[in-house]
Amino acid sequence: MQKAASLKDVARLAGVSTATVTRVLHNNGYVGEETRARVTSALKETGYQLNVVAQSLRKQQTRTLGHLLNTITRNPFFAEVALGLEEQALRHGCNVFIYNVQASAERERLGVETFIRRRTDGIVFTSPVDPANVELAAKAGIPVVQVDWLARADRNAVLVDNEVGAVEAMEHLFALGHRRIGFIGADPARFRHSADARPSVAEQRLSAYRKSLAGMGIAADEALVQIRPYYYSLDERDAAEGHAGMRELLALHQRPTAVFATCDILAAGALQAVHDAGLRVPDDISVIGFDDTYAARLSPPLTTVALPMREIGERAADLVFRHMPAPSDAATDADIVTLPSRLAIRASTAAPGSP
Amino acid sequence: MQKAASLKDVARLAGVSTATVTRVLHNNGYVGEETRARVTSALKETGYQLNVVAQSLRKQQTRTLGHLLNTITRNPFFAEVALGLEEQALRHGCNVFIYNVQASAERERLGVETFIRRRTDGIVFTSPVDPANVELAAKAGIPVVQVDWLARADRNAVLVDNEVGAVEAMEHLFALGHRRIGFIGADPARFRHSADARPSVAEQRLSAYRKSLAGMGIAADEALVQIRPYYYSLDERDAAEGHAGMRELLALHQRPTAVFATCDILAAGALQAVHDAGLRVPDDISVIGFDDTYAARLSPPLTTVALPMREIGERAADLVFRHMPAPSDAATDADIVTLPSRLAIRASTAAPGSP
DNA sequence: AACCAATATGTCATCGATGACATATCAGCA
DNA sequence: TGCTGATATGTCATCGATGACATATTGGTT
Repeated sequence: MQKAASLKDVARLAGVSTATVTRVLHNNGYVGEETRARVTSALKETGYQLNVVAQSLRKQQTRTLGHLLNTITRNPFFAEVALGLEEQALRHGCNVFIYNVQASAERERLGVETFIRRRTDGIVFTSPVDPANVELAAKAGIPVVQVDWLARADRNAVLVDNEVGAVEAMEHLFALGHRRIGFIGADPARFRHSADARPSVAEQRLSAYRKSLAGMGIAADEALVQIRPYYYSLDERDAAEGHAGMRELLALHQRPTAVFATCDILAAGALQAVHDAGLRVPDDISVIGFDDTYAARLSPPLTTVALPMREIGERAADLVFRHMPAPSDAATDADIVTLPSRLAIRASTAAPGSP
Repeated sequence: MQKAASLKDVARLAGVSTATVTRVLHNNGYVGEETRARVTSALKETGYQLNVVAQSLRKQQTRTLGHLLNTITRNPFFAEVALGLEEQALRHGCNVFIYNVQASAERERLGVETFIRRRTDGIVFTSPVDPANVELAAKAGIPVVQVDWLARADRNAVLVDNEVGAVEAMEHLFALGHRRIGFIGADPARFRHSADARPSVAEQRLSAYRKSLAGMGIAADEALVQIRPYYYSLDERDAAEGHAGMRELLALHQRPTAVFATCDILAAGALQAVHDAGLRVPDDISVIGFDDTYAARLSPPLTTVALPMREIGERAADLVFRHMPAPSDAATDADIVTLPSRLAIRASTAAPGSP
């Protein structure tokens, strides 16, 4: 179609200046009754749509957020985060650029540079790959928010307390009467960014498992701890790891009565292993997962530590906006929001040795 | 941080005009050896990053795509499409605005208007809600591509041949020896946009089921057809529908030896129902799904009609770019790409009555 | 010597919206 | 009458990058 009408076109048609059209558009300043009518009808006639690009240039504000998404890890989790972020941004009149980073620090850097060039009003890192990229964005004066993990405490972040969530899961099992509890989780070392970095999600969940046992005065039994190589590729590979982990646990001369898996996919694989062994969940063994991705909601609905994924995205957007007007590079006033998880008790857990 | 450096700043620092800096930046036109060096170092010193907003205004091209995403329906499917679209757009130097529409025609319209105002170079509708919104975008002269469904044949689209996929699934079951085959699917009427609209995905799959049976000379038995109310809410509700559908089928005095479910979530619920009935898949009954979302890859890996989700997104991007330079409103040269599905044979299907 | 092409660099209008500022009209009031 | 403030509208520089165009300066060619 022909190029869109500009303010000037509308002004010409209405026989006024562009300033008057702007005033009508934004409903500010003085405009005469009759003039307003003429402009309004000219707007309608031309099908005028504001050119946001020009507006952004002039206002030095794009009403745009950049979302760097580490797609490889924890896909469905992050899709929900992205949705929450987008919805909340929309409520603030902003649109979101999405950029999938595929676990590559290099791609992440390219993404940051892209967003700097596009002058996004903020950048959200969902599961940042390399903290240096976060600094890069911050140095450009763009408000930055991290989701799911952060390296430095002086940066904005929306987190979940994995320790509390894991402890609650364990306490649920304790309350049911379980004392011999297995663990299936990812290798924490694989996701360690640097020696001095804060503990990874995998580390947090594992250490909460250990602390919970200790808190109950239960002796640690490393045979019950299945650390598996893969993590959140989310296809059959991961399920297979959960499966293999459970197989090992079931093969112990004294097998656990319950298993805590650190993500739903691992748990799903574990369920299958139980089934394959001719045993039943939760009658013979209880299984608890983490995240509450909808993988948890199929087949036998999984008891799991549910994370408020949508809300995480929303809070991330809020943080960006709170830091937008005066982008603080001042290392002091970082906002760190920690959202609670919620134990979703479903059909995969029960008291040990029940019918 | 201080505002970013502009071309003018760089030019001043290097002691040249802005035109020269542009030439160095884009490596075109003549620039002296020594001047180039001075400009290059000035660029480095200022940490200059091109202002894409200004560039877009000047070039009348934003290198931006808008992606309208019908999140409610078929979530994981569309997340993959979005990823493919984003990746391909990136290869063309474009970034993607994402806009979740939540099955609301009104929100979809707002999305289109947003993209028009942002002057995106193209718009992709993944599962359009209201064809009128597609027309709205097209009328604004923006290249439009539809994914997964289209109302008018004179528009660009990337589709999957659901009929062929469903027929292949049925033929797989026939080849295994099944003759009594149940169907669990969504209610086609729920997704009918208008009386004269092209058949919905649900309709296509159901009619392929019927045609396949007829082609084999098998009499239709409506007791075997379970039309369920929900579709792709993708949580336990949908799984529950698959579960209920399978329960009905198992309760028949002569139960089917195989069941074709029109999406993996329904199939997952169906699997659970088989399990709950004390039967085994595939020994007692075969189950086949559709889509190959990773729901299909858990528990007992599901035989399913796999859709090339990532590639669908990539082809959608390609279509946008093919139609970008001369946005054709001419109703004639629409590109409709139909991608093949692939039958992924896994553990949920076998010959009837096998051990 | 005159001229041409290649090389090198600067000037400036333009994309479209915005808002500070200037200008103009009019009613009400001292 | 002259002044003030409210109302109404126009002018224009600006945001930053771009590229058409103009202007120099070369080193060769006839």
